[in-house]
Amino acid sequence: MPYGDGMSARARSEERRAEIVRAALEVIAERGYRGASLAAVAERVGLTQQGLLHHFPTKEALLVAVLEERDQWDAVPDTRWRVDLLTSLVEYNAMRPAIIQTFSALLGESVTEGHPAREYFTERYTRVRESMAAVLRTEYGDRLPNGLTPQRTAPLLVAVMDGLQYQWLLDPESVDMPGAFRDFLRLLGEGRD
Amino acid sequence: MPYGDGMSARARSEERRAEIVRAALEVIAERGYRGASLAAVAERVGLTQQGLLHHFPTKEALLVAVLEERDQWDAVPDTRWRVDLLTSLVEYNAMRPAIIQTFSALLGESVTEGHPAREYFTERYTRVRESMAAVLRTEYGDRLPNGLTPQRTAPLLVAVMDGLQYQWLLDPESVDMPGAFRDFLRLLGEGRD
DNA sequence: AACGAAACCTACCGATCTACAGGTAATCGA
DNA sequence: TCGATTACCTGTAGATCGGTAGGTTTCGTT
Repeated sequence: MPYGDGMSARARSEERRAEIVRAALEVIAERGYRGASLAAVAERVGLTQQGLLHHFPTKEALLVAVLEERDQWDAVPDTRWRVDLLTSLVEYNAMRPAIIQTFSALLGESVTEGHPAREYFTERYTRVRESMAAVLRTEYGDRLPNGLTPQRTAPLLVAVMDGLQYQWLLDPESVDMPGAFRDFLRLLGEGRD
Repeated sequence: MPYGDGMSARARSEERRAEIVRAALEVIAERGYRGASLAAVAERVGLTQQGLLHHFPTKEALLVAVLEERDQWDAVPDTRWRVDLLTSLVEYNAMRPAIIQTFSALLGESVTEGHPAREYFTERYTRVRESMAAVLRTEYGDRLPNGLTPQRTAPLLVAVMDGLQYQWLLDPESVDMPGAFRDFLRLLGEGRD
């Protein structure tokens, strides 16, 4: 029998990598990417820093795995999304501050020169804006207030989601993130039939 | 005659400090606060790292000076602001990517644990939200679309400004920051008389 | 002209960081 | 059962970091 459990070697290895990625998410939330040391991540899964490097050859490789995890995470339906599902997403996010903090910290860092997540976020935003435009079109057609088009509204929708996250992370008591987001959506729904 | 110029010792010292703060703004924009080394800032003003520490005893003291500079910067009128002045501000910002990048990077880092700018941003947002609520009330009274109050709209306004900055910094070609901001304001102006 | 302070500098310390090299024990496939 | 692979470990290199100690030059003041 392999090890004490019923896992194959390959499955165990992937399990280990997933553990490490989870730990990395936590540490990045706490200290950012630049502030996250491999040693801190390793310690959290009971490894030495060099042991961790066996699974991810460089720090950047670990970051890539973290970003891929996120891609997989919100690669949900896409166009099939509805606006009320966005509300649910924001409500769900409000219950998971650690994840939000990780990617808010990464987004902030990513605008600096040569940051390894910069390209990721740039492309992600392009994708998300298109996706949101599709959602808006599905929900409201082209009848948005003030002659706004879904194309032009999408950046606003994304900006509201991100911007609210920072305010909420810094002061959750003072900012009702889901409530504010619903307010914004109601603003869009005004000119509807 | 003191030195080659007509400055007093005190004025020269303040001039030097201002130089250093300017350099720090640049370096933080490029590498974030954690990634900004004192040596890099010092080099930019022709000092050694230890020479810089003569003017600012610790790295954190330098950061405080950077944040104070910003406070002074946007401690403009306040309630006297009008919505169209906000548009001008966004247009002005669109011409100064370095400054925006500095504070977007700092904001991102500030959500991490124990970051020296965390308290600053938390308090700043409280202040700015109140300020924006006052502006909205002055401009639109309480007649905002969908029964929204200025109090509840202010976080959205701030979120839009911040969120657009990230999208714009990452991909200025694809995001018309001032245009999008005007779109948002038009959304608010809809239910007006 | 003498004194004191400001504005630097060189030298250095201890900590921390990513990464490489190489060893070892456990495990798996043939 | 044996050879290879996996999953670690210790040791260490090489760089960089913020900060301290202490000297020296430059300058304003008296």
